[in-house]
Amino acid sequence: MMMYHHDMNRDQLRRSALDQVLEVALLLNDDMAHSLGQLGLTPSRTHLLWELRSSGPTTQQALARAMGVSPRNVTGLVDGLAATGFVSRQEHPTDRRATLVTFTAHGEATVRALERDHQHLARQLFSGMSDDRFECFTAGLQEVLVSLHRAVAEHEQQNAAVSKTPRPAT
Amino acid sequence: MMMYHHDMNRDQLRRSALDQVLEVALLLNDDMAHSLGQLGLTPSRTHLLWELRSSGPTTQQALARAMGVSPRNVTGLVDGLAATGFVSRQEHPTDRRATLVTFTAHGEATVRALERDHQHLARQLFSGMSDDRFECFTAGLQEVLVSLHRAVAEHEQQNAAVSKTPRPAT
DNA sequence: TATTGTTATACTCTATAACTATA
DNA sequence: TATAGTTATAGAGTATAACAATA
Repeated sequence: MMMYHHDMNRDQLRRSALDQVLEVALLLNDDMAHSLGQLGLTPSRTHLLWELRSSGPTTQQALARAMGVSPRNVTGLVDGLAATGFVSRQEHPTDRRATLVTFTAHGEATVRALERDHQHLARQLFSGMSDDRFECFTAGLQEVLVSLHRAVAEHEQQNAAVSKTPRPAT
Repeated sequence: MMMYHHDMNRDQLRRSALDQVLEVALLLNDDMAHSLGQLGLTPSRTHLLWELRSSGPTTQQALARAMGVSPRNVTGLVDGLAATGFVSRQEHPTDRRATLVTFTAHGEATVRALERDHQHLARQLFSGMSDDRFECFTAGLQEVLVSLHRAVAEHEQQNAAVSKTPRPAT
């Protein structure tokens, strides 16, 4: 993989852009975790609530698939959310093995609060930006998203191919 | 807080921009966690290695402060990193209470691999972008970073003020 | 036989509080 | 008396495997 001299500066700029993206991700995570804490929620439990908001009452299996997480993990998350009054387990009308996870009134009110927080944060981040800048920023973001999806797909290919490579010092 | 009609569309655009940022953060997290796993590392342990790379051999107290994490937590992270051969505990030359966390040869080689991975990811994300787009994207990113820092600061103020507000349904 | 959810077990990350050894 | 690090304890998130009830 050849590299020309004038690419050195570009690489530096790219690394520092990646660092900025990572800093945004970190700050956003911390800030959201903090806001959620004030609602009595954690990021993972909120993820489940957010899925439930899209899907309506659902089985735990479906939640596990949608969240990309093990069924065992969903059991724990629902346990916590039920204990703190955000959701409840209902009988499935036709399958007696399954449970339907459903919002309580408090859960629904909380989801509306999450939506308000989301809107508020979006304004905090972007309302100071000029229209031109905002447009170009989101266009760049879209490109990054596409590249990222491609990078993830490549990694998954490598995984399948190199799954018997010796792991270092476990 | 009044809102004019034409602001509705802007708010939608802002929410969806925030969603894009959050998706980037999520994908980046997953992708990096996966790459780190192949090196025998976790994100938290890597954070410690990255601090150590900047600081050189350091006490656990200093690491705890730099990472914004409890000293107890650093004990566990160093335990794990030492057990897997990335760092070792050395006697502090003048303070017999303290230990100096230092890289092993394997740890140093791993940090160099991390640097290569970082560069590779930066290229994957940004090398397909036009110069104009890249410049404007990073400028927008910088603005977002400033807004985020301000938002976090505001939250921390509120915390100090409203620390005795009743928490909902713990 | 296959699926749904739980129990059993284990590991990582995180925190606070109590304790030991040293300053 | 204060600091550095550990042990004790606890809770969240994650996983796999075994198991019970049901399809």
